[in-house]
Amino acid sequence: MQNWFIDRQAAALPNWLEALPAARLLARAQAGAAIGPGVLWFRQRSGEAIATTLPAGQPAAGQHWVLLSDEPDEKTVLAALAAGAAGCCNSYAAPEVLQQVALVVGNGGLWVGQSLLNWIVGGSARILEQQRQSAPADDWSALLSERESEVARLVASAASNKEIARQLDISERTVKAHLTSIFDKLGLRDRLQLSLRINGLAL
Amino acid sequence: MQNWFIDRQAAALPNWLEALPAARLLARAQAGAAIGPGVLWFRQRSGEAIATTLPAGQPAAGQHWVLLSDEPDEKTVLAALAAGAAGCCNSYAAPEVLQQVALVVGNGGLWVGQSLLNWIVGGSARILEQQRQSAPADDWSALLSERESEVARLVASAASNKEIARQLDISERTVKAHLTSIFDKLGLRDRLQLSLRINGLAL
DNA sequence: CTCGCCCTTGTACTTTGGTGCAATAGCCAG
DNA sequence: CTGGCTATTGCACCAAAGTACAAGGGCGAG
Repeated sequence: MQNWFIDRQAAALPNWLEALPAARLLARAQAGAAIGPGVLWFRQRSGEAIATTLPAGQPAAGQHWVLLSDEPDEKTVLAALAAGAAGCCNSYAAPEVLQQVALVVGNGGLWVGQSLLNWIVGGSARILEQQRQSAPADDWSALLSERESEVARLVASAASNKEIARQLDISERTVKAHLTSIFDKLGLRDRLQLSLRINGLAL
Repeated sequence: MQNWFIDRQAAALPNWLEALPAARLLARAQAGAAIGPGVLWFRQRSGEAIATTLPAGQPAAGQHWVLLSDEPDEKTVLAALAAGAAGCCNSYAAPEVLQQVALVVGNGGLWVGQSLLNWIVGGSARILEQQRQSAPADDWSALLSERESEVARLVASAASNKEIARQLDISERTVKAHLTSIFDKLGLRDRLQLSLRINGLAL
């Protein structure tokens, strides 16, 4: 598996060469045509944008991209993945780490730091949770009558009793009656708690 | 790198043995004590939950978990990652694929399908977008003073004036003063609108 | 038919929310 | 130092929210 380091100025760090002595070094300008299959390591110096570091498009068949970032963080890694990279690690990582990354990525795997993994999984889990929560958001509507649900939805969007009354063409007193019933059924204190409940935000 | 297949009934599929002839096979009941470092492949049969397939907790040091799912989908893979697995692939994957997965995971990489990668990256991009959108949720905090922001946050979580006063150790009148100022600065009518604004729900 | 639930409304009352006016005090910049 | 912003509070007042008690009519299950 051939490795290619691609840097703005075709400069290699010592740990790179120690890890992968057979790798070739290219300046960003020369990259493009001459590169065959293998792992392409792109160095992102401080302050450089992903867009200038990584080529446009996606890796060619047989190619795998890795971002070598001087200052990696979650957003950088995600952007790199989105841009087609199969991983991201610190430019100054130990040679052993680089060798492992080369092995993993070269075989089609992903390499991301543990913290990012947690972040992704946590974030995705959060998305799933939100989806799960908005499903039993029918929780409340199941407990309420048709009319009560209408009132509840209006309250949740910050309508006043007067406005609700006008909109449903009933008296303000009736709106209050519905609300009292709603609070009772859902165990809530006031319209603000109701709003949070309806909008899927735990109390 | 030792490989272990762990199935409910200690049954192996032919492609597993072809890919990793040196692997050992265990029934789920026997798993636990006898397993050393290496890659642990857990087979998830149709209808089985992740929780029953994968052990509780996280992998021991030197161990890497892979979920072999009969019917993998995005949610399954995410759940597996959240449960400590380093990857997930189809139970019936070709032997070459399994070998690659073993290599990647055994070296600390992640193995997820391309579709899931897109999903994660897309989802995370969505998260970032949400954060960016709620960054102009700094919109409100930028306009408010420190104290006002505290009050706003408390209101947004459905606290009453009395509760806020107690919590911030100021008089209820002061809370009201802050609120009036907040409404004025943000162009809002009442605490319910404030709550929606703070919680990132458009009016 | 009776019981329970829903929808409706009225009067009256308490509580909470929100504003106006005013005052004291600290901090910081011009 | 003076003006502006922030934080604090009091008193008074009005408006909105919420509750208690009561009562009418409709509708479906037993």
